Amino acid sequence: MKRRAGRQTKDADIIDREAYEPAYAQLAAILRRQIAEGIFRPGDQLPSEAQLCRRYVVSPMTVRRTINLLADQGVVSTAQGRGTFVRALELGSATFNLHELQELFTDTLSTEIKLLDVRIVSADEDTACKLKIKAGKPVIYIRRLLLRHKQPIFYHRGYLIFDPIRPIVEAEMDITSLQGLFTNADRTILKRGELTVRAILLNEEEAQLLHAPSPSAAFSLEHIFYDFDDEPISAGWFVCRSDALLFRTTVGIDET
Amino acid sequence: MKRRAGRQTKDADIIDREAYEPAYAQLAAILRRQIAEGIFRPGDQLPSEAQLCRRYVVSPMTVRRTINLLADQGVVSTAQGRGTFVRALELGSATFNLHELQELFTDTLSTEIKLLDVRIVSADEDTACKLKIKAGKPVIYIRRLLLRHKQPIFYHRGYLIFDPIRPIVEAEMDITSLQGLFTNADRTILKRGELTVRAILLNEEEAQLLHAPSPSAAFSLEHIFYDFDDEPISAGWFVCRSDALLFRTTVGIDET
DNA sequence: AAGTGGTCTAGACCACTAT
DNA sequence: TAGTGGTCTAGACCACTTT
Repeated sequence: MKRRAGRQTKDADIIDREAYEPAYAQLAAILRRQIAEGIFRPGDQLPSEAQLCRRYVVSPMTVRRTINLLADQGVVSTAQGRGTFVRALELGSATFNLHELQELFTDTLSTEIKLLDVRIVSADEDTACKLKIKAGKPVIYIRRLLLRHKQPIFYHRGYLIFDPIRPIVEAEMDITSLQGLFTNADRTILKRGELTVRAILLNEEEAQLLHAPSPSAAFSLEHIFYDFDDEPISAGWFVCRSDALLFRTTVGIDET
Repeated sequence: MKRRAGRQTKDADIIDREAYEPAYAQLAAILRRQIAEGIFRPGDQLPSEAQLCRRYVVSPMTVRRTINLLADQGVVSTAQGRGTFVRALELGSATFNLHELQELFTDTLSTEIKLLDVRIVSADEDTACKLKIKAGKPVIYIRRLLLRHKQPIFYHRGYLIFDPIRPIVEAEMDITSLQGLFTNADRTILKRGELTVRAILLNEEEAQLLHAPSPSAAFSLEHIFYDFDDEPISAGWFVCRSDALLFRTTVGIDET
């Protein structure tokens, strides 16, 4: 409201204290834009923190927070005693996430999960190793298919520790358990998981289940989950049609 | 040195002001460990910031920074007016990066790049669209092969804007340009890039170049790079043998 | 010695949520 | 109203780099 005041420099380069957006975020946006516009180029040194304090009339802590933010985002890098510098675009710092995959599960209207198989089997070498048990010991074997708009997207094959004391089969069998992995249901059991993404060829069984031609490529998302005693609880694979999943990201200064 | 003092609680739960590690990081490590040990479980509320200040004898700003750190890492979530809570493991928040891929390029001893082809061609529909030019216009077409220990790993196919004024062919042709994309050489030209990872089937040509059986699966890393005027500069694909690249990450509380 | 980033304090005020 | 997280200040001190 009472905007439109102060020094007659570029208006956008002033921090609005009445704004909803906090000062450190506004300053970060200003510096980002200046970098995006080429005012500061990769390798250039940014104004020192003291200068930024004076220029934008904020305290050192606020500037510090802005710089930390930009450094976290990979936009700048700092060197104690030397200064803060604009980083060049770096492919290696690109990151991908599984949020799109998560959306598959949260959209319960168009998504359904078909249970193909649950039974107790003897652990083979591979699973025994992953679950830290002896080969041949009983484990729970689950096979599930995830459909979206009646079309198969995902095939999930998993092995669970067989614990007669606390059978988690019921809990793991239905949709909820899969959804729970992606949303934050109150599963207080799992502490951490190890994930591995590979590009694989579908085998005959998988191709048939996913209604995919053979041969065809797919993503394999292998997972091992551990409880709070660091004991493995489950291990398995999500196999996803390659036309149903891709990973997208941007790297560098993204002002879009 | 002069450690070993103060209140006789658990020694590890005291912040060491002489330590190299800053206070906010020490406090973060303490809380992480308590969560990992199950003292605080997913869904539990952490002590309030004021309580943490008193308990660990640090200022509010320091506690704040610790909580921000843990929130960034996905360990806790905060709700203004309610409190700070331990987050349950969530698959969707998992992130993968390309650092392993970057290492392929930085290790110049065992890595070499073979130039297969450079020539000027007419842009097809797809590339013209990506490079925002008219179809049929001349573009530079480059094909390269990356070898590690004499074994083919990567196949790179790329299209570059043809600019008679500033021919970047020489710069883009050799190893350096590829390395530069992954390390931070001083390429002040590129502002941002869009990346897409897919699982694909190798075609005959690719399989042959990569010494891979046919059919076989592979990762395709599509990229489009833009300059500081937001004009596309290059577009292309890295095609990588599936046995030479995988993405690994952990999710949840990782205390290893 | 001067300038830089990095950490930390001891308060203040605000916005939000619960009771 | 009391308690919570969220922001911000105006300094202080330290470690490091450059000149």
